[in-house]
Amino acid sequence: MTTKHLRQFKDALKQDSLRMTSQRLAILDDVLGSEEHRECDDIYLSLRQKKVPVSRATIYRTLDILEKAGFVRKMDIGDGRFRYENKLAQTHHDHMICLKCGKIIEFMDREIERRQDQIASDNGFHLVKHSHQLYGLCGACQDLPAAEDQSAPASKA
Amino acid sequence: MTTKHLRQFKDALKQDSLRMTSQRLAILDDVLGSEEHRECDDIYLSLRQKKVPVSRATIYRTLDILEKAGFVRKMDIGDGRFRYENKLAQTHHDHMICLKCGKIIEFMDREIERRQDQIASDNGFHLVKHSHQLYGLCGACQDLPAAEDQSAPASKA
DNA sequence: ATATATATGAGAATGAGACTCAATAAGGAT
DNA sequence: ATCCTTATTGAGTCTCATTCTCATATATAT
Ligand SMILES: [Mn+2]
Ligand SMILES: [Mn+2]
Ligand SMILES: [Zn+2]
Ligand SMILES: [Zn+2]
Repeated sequence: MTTKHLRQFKDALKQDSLRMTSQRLAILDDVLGSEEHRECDDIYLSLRQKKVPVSRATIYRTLDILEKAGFVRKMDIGDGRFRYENKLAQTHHDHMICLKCGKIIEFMDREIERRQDQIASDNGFHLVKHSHQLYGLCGACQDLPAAEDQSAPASKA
Repeated sequence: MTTKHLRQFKDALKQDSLRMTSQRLAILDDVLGSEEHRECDDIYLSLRQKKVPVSRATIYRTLDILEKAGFVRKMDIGDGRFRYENKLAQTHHDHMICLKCGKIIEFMDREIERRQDQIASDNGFHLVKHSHQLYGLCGACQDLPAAEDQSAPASKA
């Protein structure tokens, strides 16, 4: 985590009369140190391993703050648990998810983005965000005859 | 509900050694009689009003059957409750949802659909389905100064 | 250092949806 | 029409991610 990001976080907190705490700092640091799509418990376990005393409630609360401040992106891949990803490390993209092994491939298509804006505009909507996921079977999982899963599959649409 | 749809349902049931019951028939009829995006409880209340004795468990179970048989589409608009829509009445489309009043506008863009296929293909994925929602403020809700909600807003991405 | 508002965490609450299992009902066979 | 096997139903229980409660702890302004 850079000094710039720290300053940015402190400013965001002050903006809302929120206080800097060791937990919030540790959560920000942990989140910025990963490029994965992690759920609350991934972050919780990572912090505990680092001997950071923190509760799930605080992680959820802090992730909300980080989302509002633009540090993380909260995403619903349809399996009932939210995933959070470092938003500073990457530009905007959407996700393609393997229904069998959970593998995630990121994609970005300027034309799709453009058309989303157009559709909103055509309908008088002020677009705030979008959620776009492609679900299927990755190359590896297509080959397996009728084999076992490796990870948490996404089951909902 | 047409005789054709009834036949289609009976066939689908027989295919899986499932039986026709008054509840299943009532649920199919109710679902085919609406073009809205309804959650389990909407259907539950609609059926109770018609004096159909049915439980939520049966509605969930039957909607799963109807989804597999292609009668309904199950969709996750990100607020924690699934919506179900009559799939026979419409061709494929995706949804734009007002974050304030819950209004849903349907859209379909051939180019977006085409590009989704291309992205999957480029990455060796066998595409099974996609989930694509645009979130924002509808025209009416943009005008309201800072007013009250009307319906259940979608809060998650 | 004090005052005061905010933050934390343990545990309880929430809520959609899935599951259990005893009682009920379909429907093929006769 | 009746039997018999197997599927279905529903009341209630359970799950599990996330949110809430509230007493205690801590950050920050002065
Ligand atoms: Mn990503
Ligand atoms: Mn629709
Ligand atoms: Zn896979
Ligand atoms: Zn609206």
